[in-house]
Amino acid sequence: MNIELKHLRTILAIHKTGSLQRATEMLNMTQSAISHQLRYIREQIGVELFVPETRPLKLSPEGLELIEAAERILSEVDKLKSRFVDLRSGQTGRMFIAIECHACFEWLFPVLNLFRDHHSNVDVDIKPGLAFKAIEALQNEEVDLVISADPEELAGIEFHELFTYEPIFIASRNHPLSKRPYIDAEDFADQNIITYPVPKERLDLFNLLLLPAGIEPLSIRQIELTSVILLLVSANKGVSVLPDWVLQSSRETDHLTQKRLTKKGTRRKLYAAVRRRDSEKLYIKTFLSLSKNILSRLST
Amino acid sequence: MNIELKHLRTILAIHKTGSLQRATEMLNMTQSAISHQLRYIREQIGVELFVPETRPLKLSPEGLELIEAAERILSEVDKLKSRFVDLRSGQTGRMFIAIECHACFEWLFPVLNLFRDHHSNVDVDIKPGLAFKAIEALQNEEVDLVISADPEELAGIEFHELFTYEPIFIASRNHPLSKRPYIDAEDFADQNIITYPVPKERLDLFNLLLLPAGIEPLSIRQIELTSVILLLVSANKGVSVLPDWVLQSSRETDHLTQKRLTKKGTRRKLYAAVRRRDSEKLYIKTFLSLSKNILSRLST
DNA sequence: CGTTAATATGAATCTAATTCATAATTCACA
DNA sequence: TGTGAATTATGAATTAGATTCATATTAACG
Repeated sequence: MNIELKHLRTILAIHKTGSLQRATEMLNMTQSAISHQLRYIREQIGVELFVPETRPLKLSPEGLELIEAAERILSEVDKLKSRFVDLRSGQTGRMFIAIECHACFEWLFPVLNLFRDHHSNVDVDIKPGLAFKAIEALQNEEVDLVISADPEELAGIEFHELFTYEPIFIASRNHPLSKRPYIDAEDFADQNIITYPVPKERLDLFNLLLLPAGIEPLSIRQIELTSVILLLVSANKGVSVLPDWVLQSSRETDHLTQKRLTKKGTRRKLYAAVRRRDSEKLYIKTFLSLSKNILSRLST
Repeated sequence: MNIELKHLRTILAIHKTGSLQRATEMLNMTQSAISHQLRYIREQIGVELFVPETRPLKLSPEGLELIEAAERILSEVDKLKSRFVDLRSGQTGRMFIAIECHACFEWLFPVLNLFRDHHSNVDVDIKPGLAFKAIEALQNEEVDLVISADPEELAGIEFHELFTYEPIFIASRNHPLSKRPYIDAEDFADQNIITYPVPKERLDLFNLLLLPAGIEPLSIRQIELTSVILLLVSANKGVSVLPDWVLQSSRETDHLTQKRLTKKGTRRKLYAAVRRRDSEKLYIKTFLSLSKNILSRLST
């Protein structure tokens, strides 16, 4: 027995209009086509659906059952369709985020709070634990957006620039280096450094300064929470380097000095990577635009 | 956007087998056909369903949603199909009964009680109030079975003989006619007759005797319930003619005499009319066979 | 009854699905 | 990182099946 949605629609149209003739308008087919289809359906299900030789057409009890089921099924299918229309247009969808940059939580949460106002029916989540394989996870569709500082050329992946920031050296007010106008790579050789718990290559300080200069600090201590890092630096347990926006938005910077790295200062850019296919989605665009503006919002 | 069940089945097969190649077995199509279909589906819904370039094929989040919906929809369709398989084979269905013969309740209820043991999922009902138009209602499918004593030749309708019965004259023990060996048409000329509330033509007494002989009784009193008729006859308020099975199965016949109509007695047959299309249905056959045997059950 | 409107049917046509043959990819394993 | 095996994609040819056209048949209504 082979039934297709097309057939359910035909039956429904015949029933609603009460005749094959009038059903032609609803279905945009000739009366003949409808008649042929009706015969086919009758053969398939092997049960008379309409009381024969009555006009206007009347449903048999079996036909009535079919209609009821058809309405249920078709409405389910319509729901499915409009769901996909929404998905396609970016009214709704999934936005799982991976962040390679640990400090980014500081601005990401505010962004997501704003985001939720625009797209409450987008399923947002932050996927931790795949910091290194983030871009791979993006290609796999395990994740839909990656915050990264290292854009690559990859098929099907687009990197969108979000904003530029400056990694800033921080130390306690009474730390020896607090007298300097700026900090250079060599200055770290005898320092205890406090950082996020990620590999060196993914820390701005090492990336920009220490690795190129071939300098190893005295020690490295890894701390998860930004506020704890600030606390330890204030207590002179070590020095650190954090993005400027962290320091701007934090209320725990009173006992700290902030210095540039190198005389001219250093710059880095943050990017959001998405699959090219997703980049036209409304909610992705919203996220990008909110992210680009978040720093000005944070500093006020 | 045009989606057919076929497409849902294809997607499901691809997902379940993990590759187009293996889906060929499930769908009995070539890999090429499946590939073409998959492309068509992608075009229709405009959303990537599988993560490209992965093997075994992995669903995208949107694909997962589609699969879930597809499973719901297809299982609904399967339910519908097996429902119709049942309907066709007569495992289930509707049996609305119209009775032209008023006394028939007496044997019909016991039949239906037995019937229910065999076919608990057949929707049984007795439709009153269309006594005269019963056969018409059968053609209209308002009703599925008619109990009738007057078979006709009608397209699409079959009359099945159930049993033969004898209309019997009853009167009070001390009624003058109780001395007679049998009763003739003329005997009714000065009698008060008690009958069911139906037109004369549909009463055995008139049909068989009085109308052919052109005899009018003194009066006719119409009573709904068989037991009330028996009561009134016992109380000598009039005489009546009832089918023999009514008298056999009744416990209220003590004060009555029973006489044949005419010397040789009269005979009538009862029929069950069904639409030819329905006559192969299991539950219809069960009903007919139970009805044919009900009289022997009642008399024991 | 005859007239009108609706449905059914058969053959012709046209559309779209499937297959065939083959190219392009991807995978696994050396 | 090639290389062969397996898988998927693609284009053209074929086939199946759906739709139309023309017309016969059947009901509906005065």
